[in-house]
Amino acid sequence: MIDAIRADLLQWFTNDARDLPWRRTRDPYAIMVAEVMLQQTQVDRVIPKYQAFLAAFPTIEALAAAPTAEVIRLWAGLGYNRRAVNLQRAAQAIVTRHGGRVPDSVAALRALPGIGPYTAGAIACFAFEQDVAFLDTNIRRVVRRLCVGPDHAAAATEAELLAHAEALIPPGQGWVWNQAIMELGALICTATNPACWRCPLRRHCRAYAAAVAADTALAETMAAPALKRVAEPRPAEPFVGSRRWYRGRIIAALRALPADTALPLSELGRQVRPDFTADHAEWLQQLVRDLARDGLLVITEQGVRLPA
DNA sequence: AAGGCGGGGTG
DNA sequence: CACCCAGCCTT
Repeated sequence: MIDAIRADLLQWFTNDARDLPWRRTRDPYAIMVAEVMLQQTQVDRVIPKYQAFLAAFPTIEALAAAPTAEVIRLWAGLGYNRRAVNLQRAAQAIVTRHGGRVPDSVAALRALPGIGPYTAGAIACFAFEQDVAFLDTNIRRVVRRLCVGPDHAAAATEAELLAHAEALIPPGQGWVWNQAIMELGALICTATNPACWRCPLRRHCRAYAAAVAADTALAETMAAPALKRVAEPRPAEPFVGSRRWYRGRIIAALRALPADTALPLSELGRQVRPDFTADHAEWLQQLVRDLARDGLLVITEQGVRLPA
């Protein structure tokens, strides 16, 4: 039973997997860069940034020693800029505390800044080929549908899903298995409109069986109920004009500056919002203070700039 | 347990 | 417009 699941998925992966750059290496540093970039960011957007980043910082020592401003510049377009700062801090911690070798234990990885449960497991598996289970949005969704049931009926805890994920791993093949199950979630078992008709695990899948039994449209049973939350939906804030949006604009303005050039706050204010007046000074100060606390900029006499 | 954190692509 | 995306950290 479980052997058939494993065989069917691995067969599919062999035939249909995408050729992604981080699947062609076991360099732990490169894997770490890829996995951090892939946090909440789609594969297609990461690929070019990953290549450029490794070209600029080919080794963990190079990243650790680089000006933080350069790291933040190379991060442009990826979003969640704190990841860039944390990635460099992780590299520095590895150089100073682990002799420049990316640790291979989940616990040691987990202690690094910006490395959470998913990323620690992914590095242990994809760089060091350990049979460790972890959940990302893809694996979580596939495991839930496969082992638990349709999205609307899935009252499974994180620990239960993790146990399922672990039980599925073919011993000695954790690397390819975790790649394969993530790939299935990305290409077939998608959040909305899963392509069950071409899913290699269709005949093993609880959610699929439930859909067939109910004789309903697959996409309807699988995904639609999950979208209609029982909870009251938060008032959707427009992204443009939000605090997050202005933070991004500030960092973008500083990225465009020549190295070691500081931007006076008044000038920064005019660049990030056309209607900037003295009344906005307090608001801008607060944003800048918070960005400084995140390590994304420094405040000087002359104004603000990216960290050296 | 909940919110904040970018930005771009898609239906 | 809404939702989604190889999550993590702080409160």
